[in-house]
Amino acid sequence: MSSLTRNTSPLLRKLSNFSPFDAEETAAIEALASEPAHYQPRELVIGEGERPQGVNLVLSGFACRYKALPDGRRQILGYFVPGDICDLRVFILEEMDHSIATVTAAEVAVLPGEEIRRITARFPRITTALWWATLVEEAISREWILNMGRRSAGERTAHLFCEIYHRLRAVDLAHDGRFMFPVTQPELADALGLSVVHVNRTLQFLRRRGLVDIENGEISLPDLEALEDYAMFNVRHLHLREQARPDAPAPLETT
Amino acid sequence: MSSLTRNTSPLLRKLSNFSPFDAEETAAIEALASEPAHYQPRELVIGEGERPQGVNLVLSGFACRYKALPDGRRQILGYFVPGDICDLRVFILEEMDHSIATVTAAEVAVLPGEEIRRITARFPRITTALWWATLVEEAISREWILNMGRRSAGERTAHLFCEIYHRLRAVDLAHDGRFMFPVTQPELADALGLSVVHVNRTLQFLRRRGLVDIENGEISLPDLEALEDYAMFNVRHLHLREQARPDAPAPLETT
DNA sequence: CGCCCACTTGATTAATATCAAATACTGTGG
DNA sequence: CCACAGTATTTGATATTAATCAAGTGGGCG
Repeated sequence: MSSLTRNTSPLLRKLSNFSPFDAEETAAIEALASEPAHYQPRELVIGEGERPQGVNLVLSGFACRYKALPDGRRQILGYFVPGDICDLRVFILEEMDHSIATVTAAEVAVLPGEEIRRITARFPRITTALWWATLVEEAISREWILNMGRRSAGERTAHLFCEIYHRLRAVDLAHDGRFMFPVTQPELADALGLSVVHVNRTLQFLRRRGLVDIENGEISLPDLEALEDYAMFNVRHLHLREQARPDAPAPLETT
Repeated sequence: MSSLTRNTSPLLRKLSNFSPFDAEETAAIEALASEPAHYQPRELVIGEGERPQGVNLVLSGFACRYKALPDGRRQILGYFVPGDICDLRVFILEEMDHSIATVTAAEVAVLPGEEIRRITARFPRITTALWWATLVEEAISREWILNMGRRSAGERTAHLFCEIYHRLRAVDLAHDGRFMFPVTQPELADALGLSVVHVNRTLQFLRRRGLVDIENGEISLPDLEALEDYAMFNVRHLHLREQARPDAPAPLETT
């Protein structure tokens, strides 16, 4: 385990994109990340129909929500990156209407509802930041609907890479148009609502245009501006405040 | 049906699908619906980029969220029916990342953030019910992603009608497979991510199969079970508890 | 070695968009 | 009341996008 990434919890890094925190708040946020469970790649975290236990917080690695139709068609509904919380209030519902699974090896902390209640009762600023994170996730879902409904395969693929890049950058896991995101083409197909064959051809198209390069699980976006332009990507839907973030401050390595 | 339901606010009827309320809570919920603004069909309620002022509550008529791409393509992201709240916490964000507009003539109450804060501070059960409503809306968004990504034009169209039917039924605005929903085909196209021509043909296909009939803004679903089957619609994603329905189990406890 | 995947390519088919045009319907001004 | 303009609905023809089918390559791993 890299001690560097564990020093600051990705949740804290993420929420800092909304507001600054004092020492006590910082400690409270970091305390949430205790005792993570370790998952293998493609392991189920919680399945559709199950009763939600607590709130899942991704500390490292990638996970996703997905839903399957009775005939086997599958759709990924969104990705979780380190620092993401899977449904702050989900324990209100009696059962999950979709599944959550890891994409890569991942560490996921499960926060009991009680702990959420305790921290929100005590720290209004943290509460607001958690709501902000929820609102951003909803905004991302909406963007996915626009993606699937009105963007072409190429635009849609490009848009996904832009989204992941900016989200990872917000937790210091992407720099200079590059980030680790070891996703397979069959998975991309399920995320983009395309067939595997068409994903393959779309990636070739983007590569030929010099917009995207994928090597050993690392995605490079050599000309981010051109890519965002092509995808009609608008970073404002992520509602980052960019308060102190020229380009990547710290010395961090992923696990 | 009863004069009782006719008098109550659609918000109360909707939230009653989650939990029962005592007299004081009932009064508090109904008080929210004061002083609605009256909108014409297709009128903008709030536009992308604007700063949210308060929380919009739809009392009558239909509205929708939508988003447009720079080149003019448009996608409807979801519908609001009477009783729906447009973003409980939206005032946390500095600007809207999408627009909200009416579909039909509508009454919309604007609740200042302060009023939400007051009611949630005082009535925990109402607070939980409002969170529930938010979670259901997120679940609907996810279902839309699945819709656009993995359902065919026919299935997608059928699924939308099932969704609206069940949501309207939860506020007593649909009965016996019929409901008023005066939506045009160009609008349906923007909601379903299809071209107008294809929507037209898809509707003809559903009509020929005896699954859907549309007349003067009233939609009939003559064989709901067959339609749900065809659309692979699963009502559980709406998380209704059916507590006051004839053949339904008793309401569950709220924590 | 032998599988199981992921990745890739080519050929074909199916789904859906686009283009064009005719027919209704709705509200408005005269 | 009519004429008109602007939409909405419908149909046919064609083009484009993406899915499906089929097959081969290559890597990782028991």
